[in-house]
Amino acid sequence: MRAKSIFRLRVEPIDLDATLGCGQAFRWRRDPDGSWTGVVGHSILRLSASRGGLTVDPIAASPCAKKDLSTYLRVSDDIASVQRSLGRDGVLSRGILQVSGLRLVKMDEWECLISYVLATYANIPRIKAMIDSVATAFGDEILDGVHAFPNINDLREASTEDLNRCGLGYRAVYLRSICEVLEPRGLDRMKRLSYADLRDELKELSGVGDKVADCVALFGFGRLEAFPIDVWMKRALSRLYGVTGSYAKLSEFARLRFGCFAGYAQEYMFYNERSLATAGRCIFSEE
DNA sequence: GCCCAGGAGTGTG
DNA sequence: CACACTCATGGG
Repeated sequence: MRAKSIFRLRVEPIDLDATLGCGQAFRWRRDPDGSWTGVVGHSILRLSASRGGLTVDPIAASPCAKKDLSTYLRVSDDIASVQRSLGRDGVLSRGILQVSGLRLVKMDEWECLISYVLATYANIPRIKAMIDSVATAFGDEILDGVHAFPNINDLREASTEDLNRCGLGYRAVYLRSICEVLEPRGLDRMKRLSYADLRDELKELSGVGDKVADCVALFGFGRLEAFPIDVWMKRALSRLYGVTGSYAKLSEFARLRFGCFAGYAQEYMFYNERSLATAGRCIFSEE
């Protein structure tokens, strides 16, 4: 830990409410003043919007906090280029301009894998609770009861009783199996794989099916062509494009329609679908 | 109490 | 390939 000093991060455009509150990342909370506090690596960071980027208050910062956050928020993504590409789609074209500050996040691969295995068949508040519970039980304490996400060895050593206290339900078995089967450098090795091979290898892990594999490919490995399809996305695809069917069919549709930035298209649509459900707002036109 | 959840695994037709 | 069923549990 270094001395705490506020720093700035140049990133534009960015909308913290959309990016951190849309349900792609689970370790953030919105403060009453509109700033967001969360855990990235071994840092606790409080982010607030300021001209040209963010002001970051490192409540507890590891030496590489700024670099970690830059990676996490995908600062080097050319959002204008993404929007130009996706904007050719008649359905997305107007809506995406209204949430141009919605950025994909790039999580640690391991944290992403476990987070999305825990996320199966649970709502977002519960997912956050499960992840907090696992971090508190098994991760390094950073400061004042806030813990880093546990690494594979932390979870391997977890006792059954401690794990059962985390309220994971049947997901605990998946978590156990993954710790047992995955080689220590297994995820590092997967970084070199093509998207198709990455998906196939991830799906060999128990608790990882089509959807979780795509989430890990997108939010963990940064494969922007991945297009995770959950119940919200099925609804969105049905309503906006009139397409229904199996995962393979919807996936093929998305790949052809959105191409190499399908992941961003997915996040815009996911954001829209949930804000539609919670606030009754639809920012996309229907064909 | 009821409904549903950023599904996966397994079995069957 | 598609579908049906089960799985354990808590937030809204």
